[in-house]
Amino acid sequence: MGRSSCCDNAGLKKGPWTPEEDKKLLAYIKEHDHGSWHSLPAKAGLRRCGKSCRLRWINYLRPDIKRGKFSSDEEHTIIQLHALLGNRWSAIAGHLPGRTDNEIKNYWNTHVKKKLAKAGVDPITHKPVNLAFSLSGTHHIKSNTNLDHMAQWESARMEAEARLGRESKLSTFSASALPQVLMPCLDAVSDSMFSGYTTGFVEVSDSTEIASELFGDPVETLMSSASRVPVVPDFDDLREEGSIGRSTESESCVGAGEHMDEYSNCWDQVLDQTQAHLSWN
DNA sequence: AATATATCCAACCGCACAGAT
DNA sequence: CATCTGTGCGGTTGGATATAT
Repeated sequence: MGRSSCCDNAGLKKGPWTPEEDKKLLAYIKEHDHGSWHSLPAKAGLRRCGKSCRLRWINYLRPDIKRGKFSSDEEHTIIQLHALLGNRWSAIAGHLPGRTDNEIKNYWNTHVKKKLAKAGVDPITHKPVNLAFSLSGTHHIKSNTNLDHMAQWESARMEAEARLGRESKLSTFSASALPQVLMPCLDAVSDSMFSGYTTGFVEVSDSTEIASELFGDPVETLMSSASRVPVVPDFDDLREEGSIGRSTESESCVGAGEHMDEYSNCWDQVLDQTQAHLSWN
């Protein structure tokens, strides 16, 4: 289609935000919620494009943003989730409360990559560099297959979350909606997941074992981070904040309200099964 | 003290996708 | 079905700051 950048319009400001602009944006969102980002700048009296406002809010002004250095625990989580999900920064950020995808991406590129390289681990494949070269072709392929399975599984999980969110919006909180919507997704996920394990996944390659010893268990990380930070934010909190109805997939799930515990339990069960079928250590 | 180089990170850019028309 | 619009995501850039020479 080839449309021009939204910031190309004459008169729109680019570059660093001033404290005054921040104030205007904050004040507007506090009073009206952001609504349509496209129309927000005009309403808020900002000479910025909507995209720029959205980015500023998400990465800097949002009240729940955690500032400061990443803890070793967070770093550990990032490494494991990156092994699982690759460069899907928003998905990784979903498991780290108060951290933005941009922040995690920056941290990865400036710190973690170097650390891994220094430790002799390829930051892309998460395999020890020396072993990656010495392994036979068969092992190499199996290892990649392992990661592929994990990524596929996570994709399926996220799709299920998104689907649940969409369905629950339509279901007007019907008490029976959640299991009906969710379980077919889970069945599909479980089937594809465990069929994968019985073929290639159970035979964990040497390199994967070593990487696992170095950086822990990605599935465990997913589980523990999920327990620390519910994938679905607390319904009552969001209602009080007035943030219900925003557009992110996980937040859209809040429509199911009181069924979220049940929803989380379903995922916990799947994750438990996953854990039971894996022998990472 | 002056300059060069490295590092960090906020912000921009372009693309893809979903929903609306 | 095609097109348009708004949003979100990941990759990249460039200015500010820190460190080395």
